[in-house]
Amino acid sequence: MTTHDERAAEPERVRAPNIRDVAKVAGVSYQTVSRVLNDSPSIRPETLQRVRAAIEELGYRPNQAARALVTSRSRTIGVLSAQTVHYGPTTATNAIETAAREAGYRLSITNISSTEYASIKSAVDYLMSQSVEALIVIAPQVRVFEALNDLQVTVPFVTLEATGLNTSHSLWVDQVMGARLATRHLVELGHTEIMHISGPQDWIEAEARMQGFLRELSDADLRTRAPILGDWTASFGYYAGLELLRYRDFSAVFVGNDQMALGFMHACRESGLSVPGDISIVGFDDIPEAAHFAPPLTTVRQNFAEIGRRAIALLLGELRGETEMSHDPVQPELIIRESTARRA
Amino acid sequence: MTTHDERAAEPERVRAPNIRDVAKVAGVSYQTVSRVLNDSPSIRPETLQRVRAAIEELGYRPNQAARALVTSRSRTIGVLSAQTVHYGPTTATNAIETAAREAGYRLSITNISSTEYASIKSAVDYLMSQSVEALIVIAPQVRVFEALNDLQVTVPFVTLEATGLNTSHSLWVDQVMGARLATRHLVELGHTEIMHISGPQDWIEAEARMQGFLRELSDADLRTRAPILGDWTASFGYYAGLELLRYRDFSAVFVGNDQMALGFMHACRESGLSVPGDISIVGFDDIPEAAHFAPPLTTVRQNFAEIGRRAIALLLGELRGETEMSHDPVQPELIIRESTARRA
DNA sequence: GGTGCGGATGTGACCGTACACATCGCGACC
DNA sequence: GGTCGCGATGTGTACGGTCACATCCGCACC
Repeated sequence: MTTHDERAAEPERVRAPNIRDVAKVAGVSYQTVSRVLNDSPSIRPETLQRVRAAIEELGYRPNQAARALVTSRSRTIGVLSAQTVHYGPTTATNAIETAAREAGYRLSITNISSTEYASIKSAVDYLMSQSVEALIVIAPQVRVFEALNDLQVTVPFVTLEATGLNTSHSLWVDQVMGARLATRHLVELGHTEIMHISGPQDWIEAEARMQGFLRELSDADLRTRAPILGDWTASFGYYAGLELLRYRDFSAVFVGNDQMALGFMHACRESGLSVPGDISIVGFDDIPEAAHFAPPLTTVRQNFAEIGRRAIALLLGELRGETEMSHDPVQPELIIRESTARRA
Repeated sequence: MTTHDERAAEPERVRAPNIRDVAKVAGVSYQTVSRVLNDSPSIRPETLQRVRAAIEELGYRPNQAARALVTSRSRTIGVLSAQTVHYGPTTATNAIETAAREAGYRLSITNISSTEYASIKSAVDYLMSQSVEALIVIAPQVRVFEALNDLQVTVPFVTLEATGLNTSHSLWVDQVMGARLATRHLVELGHTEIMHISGPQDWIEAEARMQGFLRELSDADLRTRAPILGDWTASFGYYAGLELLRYRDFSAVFVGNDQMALGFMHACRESGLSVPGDISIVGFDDIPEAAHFAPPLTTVRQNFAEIGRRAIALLLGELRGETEMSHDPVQPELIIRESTARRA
């Protein structure tokens, strides 16, 4: 009782207007306002007008929490990401954000701090406690996928990488094909001794690229050699390069991503070797800077933005109960620049 | 009435357990469960135990929407970002996410699609409709700040860049100082004709770096020349370089970021010029790749992660009603590598 | 002119939680 | 030994929407 009186007497706490306030101003019931908010078809144009005016006048915004509570629809999509500044994930995330927002969804992004099971579980728990309606997994480590299988995620989800574990939920660039394109390019240039510097062993994409590399070599009846496992950084490419070039029993390298390729080129320079004169190099990703490396890098382009958009489209379809959409892999593209040449 | 019976009769719709379900299982009142959830001090250890067990048994998760509704605290911090893949914003965002999550806050990130007023307004509207408790603005364009001033944001906010408009809300790396360090380095190497390739005119950081550049030159009594306005991309650096090097009436360049510096180096190579033999180059940001450019780039390092962490600390302090924290700018650091040399 | 129907609008209940307040039991104190 | 105080717990209510259902009205129909 007193509560109401106090509020009327001293309106110090400026409560945000609610649906009933709007209704009062518009001279209709709150239900009518609700109908306006939800684009109900059966509203008299004049009433619609009045309600809209009242909303405008009061600066009313529907309270998302209240709406989520009653509908049990959070209109939120969770994104499980690795804490990286890699070009691919970042680009994909941007595309996801835009596509989600346009569809009236918001994103709840969380980064995993490590690939420990506990860390992944806590990230998924966190997202589930936000009652996300769907999940997008960008963190591309194998262990994340294993954890996901264990955790029995109850909402629709997609991963932006393919694994054997869960192909039905995967949306992916055909990494194997990309790696084969890169390798084939080197083979066609006459190289027979080809090294591969891969990403970390537990990264799905690293594994797929390695597979593509090995298969292509095998198809060409060339000697395969154990790939070097790197960490995606330019520094690793550099130090690995310094080491490998001491022997130089190869004339070409397929490097798992563009950053490591950059580091490798750096090592070539320091070792007094010319690219592509002495060593041909192919990267992967086609980051915007790759065209300006010394020399400009031959690499495999992935359309990350497309993947991001598809992820949202897929999930929204599933949320609407539509039939499965196609999961065709996105095709990568070989971009030939100046870091590769015919074997001397 | 029937509602309850129906639910008991056919439990087809698996309603998530709520606080009363937990209470029933634990044999306490729902309020006691609520106390457990909120770490109330006055709970008998044995009761606590029972409630915890019940929560575990049912797999209960508190409903954030209901909590937000009743407390009118969304525990969400809005992030207004530009749609970029730049190293700095990405790194800062990651740090923000981690710091926010550790403090029990989640993030709502939205990208602006352009710097048009309408676009910014709609982004802010979007975030406000999520009832964010605070706002972090990463989008570093001047127009964003102007829009922010107009929009009268009612929640605490910080910007990760400094402007004349709103220094009280700014948290920033001292860009002017960074630019002065870079320029001074070139001056000390004996260069007298120094170019500057800047970022887009409407970017705050571009403007600040330009100011630092001009002031330092002026302090050294050197001729200042009109900076070139770029777009941060390696490609721009490349084409601008090709153009500028046709005249080559300068011996050093201070480039507004590392990507453009990379492109500029590319142009030097193509023009048959040696770096640093003919041209000295200083970049800005110290992206991880900069150490592996050809040659390794002298640049100015910014601690983006630190900025991100500080942003959250600042906002949380403000939300708790603490007194203003210090807004000391973060100091940048000059990293000298091999792209700069004494003037020939 | 009564009936049926459908469009437009209003009423009650409920979603799951936290806050304010009430209650209960028990030891300490004078 | 009665009262006070406090720790532990329970009860009512509000938050701001949406859904199911009820109501009202005007019109076409036989």
